[in-house]
Amino acid sequence: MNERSFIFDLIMHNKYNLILRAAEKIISTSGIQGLSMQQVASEAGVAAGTIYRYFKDKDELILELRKDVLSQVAAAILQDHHLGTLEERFKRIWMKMHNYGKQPSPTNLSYEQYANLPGTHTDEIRALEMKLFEPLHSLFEEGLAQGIIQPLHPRALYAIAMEPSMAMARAMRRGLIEYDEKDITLACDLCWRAIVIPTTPTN
Amino acid sequence: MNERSFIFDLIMHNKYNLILRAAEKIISTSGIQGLSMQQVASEAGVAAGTIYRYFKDKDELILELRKDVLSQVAAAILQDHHLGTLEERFKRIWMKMHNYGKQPSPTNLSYEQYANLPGTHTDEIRALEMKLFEPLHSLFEEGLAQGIIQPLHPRALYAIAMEPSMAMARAMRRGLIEYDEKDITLACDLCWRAIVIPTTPTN
Amino acid sequence: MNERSFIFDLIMHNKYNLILRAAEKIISTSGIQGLSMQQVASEAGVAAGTIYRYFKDKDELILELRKDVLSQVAAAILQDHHLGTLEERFKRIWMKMHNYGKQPSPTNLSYEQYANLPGTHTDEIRALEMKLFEPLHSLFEEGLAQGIIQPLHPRALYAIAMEPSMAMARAMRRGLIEYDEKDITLACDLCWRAIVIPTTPTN
Amino acid sequence: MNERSFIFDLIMHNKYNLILRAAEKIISTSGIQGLSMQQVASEAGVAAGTIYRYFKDKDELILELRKDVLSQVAAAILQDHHLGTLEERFKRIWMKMHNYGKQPSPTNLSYEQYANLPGTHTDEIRALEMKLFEPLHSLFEEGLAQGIIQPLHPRALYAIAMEPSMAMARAMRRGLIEYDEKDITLACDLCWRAIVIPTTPTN
DNA sequence: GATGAATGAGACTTCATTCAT
DNA sequence: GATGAATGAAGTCTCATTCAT
Repeated sequence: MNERSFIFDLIMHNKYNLILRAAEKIISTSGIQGLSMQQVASEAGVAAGTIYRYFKDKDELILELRKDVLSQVAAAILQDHHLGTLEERFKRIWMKMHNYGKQPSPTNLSYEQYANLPGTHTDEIRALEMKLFEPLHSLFEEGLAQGIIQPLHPRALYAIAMEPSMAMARAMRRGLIEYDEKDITLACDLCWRAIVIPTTPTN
Repeated sequence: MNERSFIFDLIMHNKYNLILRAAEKIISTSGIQGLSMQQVASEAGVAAGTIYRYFKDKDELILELRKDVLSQVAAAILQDHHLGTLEERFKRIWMKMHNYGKQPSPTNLSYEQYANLPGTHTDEIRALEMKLFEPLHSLFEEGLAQGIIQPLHPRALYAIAMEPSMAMARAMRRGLIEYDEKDITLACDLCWRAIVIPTTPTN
Repeated sequence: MNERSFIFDLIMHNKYNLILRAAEKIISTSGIQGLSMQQVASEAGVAAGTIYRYFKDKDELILELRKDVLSQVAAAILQDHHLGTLEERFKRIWMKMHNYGKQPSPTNLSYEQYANLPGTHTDEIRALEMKLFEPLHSLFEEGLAQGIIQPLHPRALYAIAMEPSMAMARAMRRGLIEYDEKDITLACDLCWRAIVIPTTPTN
Repeated sequence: MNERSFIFDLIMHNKYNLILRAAEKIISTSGIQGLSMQQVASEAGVAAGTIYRYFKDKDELILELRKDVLSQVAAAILQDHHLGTLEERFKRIWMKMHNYGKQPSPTNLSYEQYANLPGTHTDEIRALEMKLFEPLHSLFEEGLAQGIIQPLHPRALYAIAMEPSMAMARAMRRGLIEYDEKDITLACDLCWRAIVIPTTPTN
């Protein structure tokens, strides 16, 4: 943190982030369709032309926001991901993902906008996703190596054990249902048990 | 009702459907943002003004398409939903959902566009969803009544046991992964066991 | 009135008039800008295409309506115009014009729409106006011939003595003011005296 | 405030006015129905989108133009309205109104378009009208207070004594008639005498 | 004659982007 | 670097008119 990077941060990066946060807020409110550059400008408190100093065009702004949001989500979910046993690590991530997904924060709301947009699953995004969620991937790999996890590709394991966390969070956020603490704990546990190879003979 | 009026009827009804199918195709290709009325018109082979004979405005077109697509998906997934034991019924739906979700058909691709759009979860859509997927709801309710399913709200059971089916299908469709028959069967079985109360005491 | 003209009237002319009355009503409500052919059709209870059997195009419909309305207004105002002395005749027309102009009837309201439209003061309209309001013209001519009316062109006399009648009616209709019987009578009398040459020497 | 910023200001303000003048010109030529935003833009020498920087939409443009035109007309008519006796003041206004109304200027021609449009007599316009033409109102009020004007509401006095001025101007402008100086002077005098209470007993 | 579905030109308006200041 | 006025292409929607039935 020398003086140059401090000023750089303050002046240059500040404006860059101001714009990103403004875009995020608008997307979370009006959806990606409702994002206009003038709106972003006024929300960010800069002139419309200024945006083009930091982003080539609207597509780039959206792409950069997407990467930014992805990083935030990953950081929030994977915080302390390495502490404890495999089960503890899994459940911590599951719960953090759930708690994060419940919030109607701009970041979270804008995150979901990208999910099913066509033509947005570029290699760049995929590579970033891969990198950011590597700890989750490792978690499954470790379990597989230890022979305690069902023999499936990590992506399948993710689908089976993690998607429910987000799906339930979404339903709560949208007011479709109210879960209490106990329900969530049970759901989390069921998800874990779903991918774990039973130690005692069952069925 | 002579044959002529029958054909007329078909053509008539076709125009409404022609427009719906054209919109569906465009959405599946360029996304909802990329949907312009001119495009729909030319894809459907009608004049722009003609669309407005069948739909009040763009919003109504999208709403009607959404309802139409939802109905198609429900019909495809819930076909023969009532045959067999609870487990057979569950697994049939799971597999149909998976197989449907894998296809890059316009209907399926446009279906996913709606999921996370803000301001589109109207009461009307929710009511229709409720009605269309009632068999799935019943399935869980029956299981709960028989005491063989984990004591959770059907929506949570859906999240835990069904969302993985779609998530895996999505990943395959997007070329992120290739599952073989065996993987899918295992995943399906794990999902079923995840929500079933084990009969013999385990861990 | 033979049977042919009766049927002709009933079938052919009825539809013609139906359309005219529908257009009149719409114009009186939404103004000339708000007149669409589909609206006229549905108000008249005929198909859009039918209008084109009776009128070449929209312009002709408006022109014919204008002529029709002009005739109605003239007929209403000039009823019994020939009875009584010059003063009685003048005052009767003045009062009828005033009373007619006060009404918010479709005919009256649509009449006023035409007044200041550019490009609508064609020779045809002028000739019709001339013909319809000829009795009013004659009234002034007679007065001039008798030497009891100020030596001005009838059109000037009309402007001075008759326009106030319409202007006051308009103001009442628009709710700008409420006149009582006495005010109107006085105004009518002042208008008459304005164009009459005083018999006794005044200032 | 150097000269440069002064010129800038002029140009700036000019753009708003440029658009207003362009709209005025088109309305005077093709009528309010013939007013398209594209036309206004090209007449004003700006891009279509530019209009929307100055006016929210077409309605606002028309409303602002209307207010602008009303102000111009009032200013032209009421210039020096306070000089001289009551009669001189009245006759000056009458003549100015007449002379103004005769001109086929864009302002004057567009002014008349508004008169009988439905739904355009909003409170805002009425209040402005009231304010702008207050001197005329005062003129009548003074006459009434002095007991030399017929006991009628100022609006009625306006209708009787002023409308003829405009009506005659309109007829001249439209080429319906040619008045000479003498006719106009007589008409003006007759209008004045029409609302004045005769000092010597007549008929 | 009558219908009304279909057409497509053209209206209004938005908005990504540029550029002179 | 920053501004924001200006641009103009492109979008949504209306409506006069036609024509097969």
